[in-house]
Amino acid sequence: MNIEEQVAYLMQGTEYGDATIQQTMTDELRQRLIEAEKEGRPLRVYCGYDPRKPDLHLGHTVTMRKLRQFQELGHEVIFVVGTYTSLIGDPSDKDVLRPRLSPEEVEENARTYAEQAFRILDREKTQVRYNAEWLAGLSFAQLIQLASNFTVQQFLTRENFKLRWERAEAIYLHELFYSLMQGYDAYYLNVDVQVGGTDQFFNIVTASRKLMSFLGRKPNVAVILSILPGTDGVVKMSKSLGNHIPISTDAVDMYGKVMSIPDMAMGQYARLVTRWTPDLVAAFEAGLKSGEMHPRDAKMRLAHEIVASFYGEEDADQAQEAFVRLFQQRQVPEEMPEFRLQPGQTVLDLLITAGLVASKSEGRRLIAQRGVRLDGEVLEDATFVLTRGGVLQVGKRHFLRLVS
RNA sequence: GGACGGUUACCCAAGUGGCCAACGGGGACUGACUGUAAAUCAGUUGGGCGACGCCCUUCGGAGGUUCGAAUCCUUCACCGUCCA
Repeated sequence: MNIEEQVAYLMQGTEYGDATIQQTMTDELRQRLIEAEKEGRPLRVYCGYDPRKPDLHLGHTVTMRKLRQFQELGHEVIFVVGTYTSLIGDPSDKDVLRPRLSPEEVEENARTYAEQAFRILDREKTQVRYNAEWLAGLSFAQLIQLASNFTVQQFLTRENFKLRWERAEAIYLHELFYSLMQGYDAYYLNVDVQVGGTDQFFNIVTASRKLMSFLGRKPNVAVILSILPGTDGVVKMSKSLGNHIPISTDAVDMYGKVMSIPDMAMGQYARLVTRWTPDLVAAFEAGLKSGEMHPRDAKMRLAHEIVASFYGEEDADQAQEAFVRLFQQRQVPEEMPEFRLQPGQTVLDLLITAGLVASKSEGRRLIAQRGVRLDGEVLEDATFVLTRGGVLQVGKRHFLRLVS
């Protein structure tokens, strides 16, 4: 790729909410790439992660995908685990009282976190650093010095603080320091580029850049990525909202979950969680817009690509076949878990013991809603005692092969 | 230290003595339809049952008032705003 193509590739999926900043950052990135090439050195790129949440979903991988792109272009990636910040506590989770993590727990979480991240990142080309390494040693005097670069007004004009201020909601003092710490990370690591989601806009664009300039460094280029919507297509993907696609699931499930996003969200997914280059993404979106490509086929391509990026081509092919078989041809899947029938067991008991429902009430509801079938036949009676084997279907996508 | 306000089901959020297992929205689930687990429409969303009705447990914790409380009182915990 030439420089221009690289710039387009690396800026893909970014969102600054302001055309001027977008332009500035694009220009700065181009400038850096040119410099780096001249000096024959790679760019230093970093993104920080909070090691609290142990299982990742697609939304978490957006920044990792971006880091991966930098790696592909030969740049140096630093994966920073926020060990220090997590010891202090995450201010955004203030409604939930979380136990403080011990250093051992943090280290354990950090390890599993990084392990999952390597499903996207190139292990060989990734430096993992823990920010306690440099933040723990800062003195109070240094902190005051850093803080003296900022005014309260700067923080209060930041949108989320502003909103909270107007609503008379709490704004904690230490939340303000969060930005400073992050800025110090960037300074200490001497990075050229910092990657983050739009929620990190202030931390990266305002705080880090200002702090770096103050400390005599060239401010880092901010690569700010859009937030990935969840399977509902609107709200950001999050486990607690139940609209997430975990990366620890299997290929078939991941494929299906991607297929369940609304058509509207396809563009975002294409830009944020695929390995596609800008021209591929552009072609994809153009095809959709013109109606040349069937939305269903487009989504299938998308799902295939996303699954392939985690599980490889072969598994993606299989997941796709399973999907077509089940939803387009309305046939039962080839593979399904087996379950041995117990004598005298009713459908309801079966659902419970097989773990398909959490309670009997839930099972009854499902049956009343005509959501349980045996060999294609709707079971209407919860107390029906099963005597023969067959294929039990629960809802649209849960199957069980019953053997007696 | 003081004054005032808050704590409701997965999330947000109503409800200020009975009609509340608790409005509404989001999410999730089921069905119909389809172009896919899209869109749209309809239904479900504490648990239990010999079940279109009944029982049990829920509205921060613990007590209390009352025939009866998520709703009133006391107290504890946590959170917030303001004044010192």
